[in-house]
Amino acid sequence: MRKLMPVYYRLAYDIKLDIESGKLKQGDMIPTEEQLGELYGISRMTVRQGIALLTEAGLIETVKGKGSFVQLPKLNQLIINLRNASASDGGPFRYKLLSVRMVHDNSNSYFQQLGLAPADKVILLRRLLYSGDMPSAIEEKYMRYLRGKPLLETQLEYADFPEVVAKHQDSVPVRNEMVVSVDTLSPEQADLLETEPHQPAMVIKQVIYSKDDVPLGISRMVCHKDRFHLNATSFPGKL
Amino acid sequence: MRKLMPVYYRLAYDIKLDIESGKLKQGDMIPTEEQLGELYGISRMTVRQGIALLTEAGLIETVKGKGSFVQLPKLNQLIINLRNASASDGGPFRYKLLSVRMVHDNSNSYFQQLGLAPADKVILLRRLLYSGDMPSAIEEKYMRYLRGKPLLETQLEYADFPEVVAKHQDSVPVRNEMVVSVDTLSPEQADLLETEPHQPAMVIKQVIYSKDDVPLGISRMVCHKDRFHLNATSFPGKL
DNA sequence: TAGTGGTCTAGACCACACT
DNA sequence: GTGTGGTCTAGACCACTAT
Repeated sequence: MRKLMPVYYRLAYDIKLDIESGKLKQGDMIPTEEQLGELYGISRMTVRQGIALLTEAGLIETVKGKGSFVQLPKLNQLIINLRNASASDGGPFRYKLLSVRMVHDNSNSYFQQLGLAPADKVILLRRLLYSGDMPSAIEEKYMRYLRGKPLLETQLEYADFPEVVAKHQDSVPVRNEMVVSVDTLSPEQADLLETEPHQPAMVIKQVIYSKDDVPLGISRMVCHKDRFHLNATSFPGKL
Repeated sequence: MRKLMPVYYRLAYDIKLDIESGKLKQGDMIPTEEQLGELYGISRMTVRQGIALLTEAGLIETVKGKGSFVQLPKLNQLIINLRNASASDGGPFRYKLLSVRMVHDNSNSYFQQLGLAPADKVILLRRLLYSGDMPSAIEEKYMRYLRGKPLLETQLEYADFPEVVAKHQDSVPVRNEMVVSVDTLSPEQADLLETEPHQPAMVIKQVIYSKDDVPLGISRMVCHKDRFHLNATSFPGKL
């Protein structure tokens, strides 16, 4: 192994290998910080830096007054990266802006979810996502309308949802909640996706909140069954 | 604010508030470690502990030789927690074991994905997930068969997929990859889910790997359109 | 050359868990 | 009480960035 690694990193890596090889099993206690310090000839603060890496990676759990214990990686926690959202062929998407318009229909369900007063207005932004020549998904974004916060064409066409919200809203977006479900295509949706009505479709809804839990924007994507899928993976860990 | 917090935590929290209130904007440099040390009357190592919290939370990015800079939370990275996989009514699932059997049909696509020799055997485990009185999803798990690693009834019925794999395989499972797609129900699947054939369904496929990238197990869930959805949220952060 | 973060030391005192 | 991890100090030297 390369000698350029800091000592604490090396320590963490060694223990990681012991866990992955099965030498250290789930629930086993790793040596105490003092013991590890002697073993590697380093001070306790440096040992703790290594321990921190393992804790971050989810490979150990430390309990005050008791010790640090091996836990297997949490394979039930998966990360979705929407930035490289995945066409079925793996390629990137092209975007086509369909429309940008103002809405003030307070019977609209998104209008209500954004918690707006009847006088308020909502911006509705619609895009089509292409993979190759075929349309893969319809994307609709709803945001509170703010005066003096123009939306640039380039943002409309290329930016992703959290970025558009960050640029257009005063409050800082701090949380995104997503729900994935399944539905069938309406005739209009099927038309846009160049397919038949009543086909199955994946529906991805996102709501972005400020620190005060005020919903700043809502996004809804309707995805063609054969041209879109979601990928997720468990934590990679930096060791 | 409570006085029980360690100083480094307080420091990180203060900066977090500045970011969320907009006082510190994306790209801004936060004070240097030395400055923060003087400001709080603490040593540099303690400052660095606070900085580490902010880095973990994804609120800042530190660059050697330059400084630490504010970045807004990555709202495109979402975490799915499959453990509390979500019935549409939000409630927990009950499980019903359908069958456990040995397969050695090497034309089976899962058999091939597990990278097995023709002589090898595969365990196929099928469960039904209920929310309330209605079946929500069909779950099929494929694993390499290992002699001398019995599967306990309780595991079969209650454990989730990564746990079953961890218990039954010799290698330590270290990675889980998931793909979510959409399909229609076969007549048999519709029968099990007590609904009509050709209905849309969400399909969740998981593959669990060892450290050598050997696939240890494959899981495929076919979920009823109205009785199942996936939830995900951006990183909560521990501040 | 000056300023910044990255690594590391050799201590200290505290809070918590066990017995 | 002993053993453990949690917090914190007051330094040191290094590597990288900028000017």
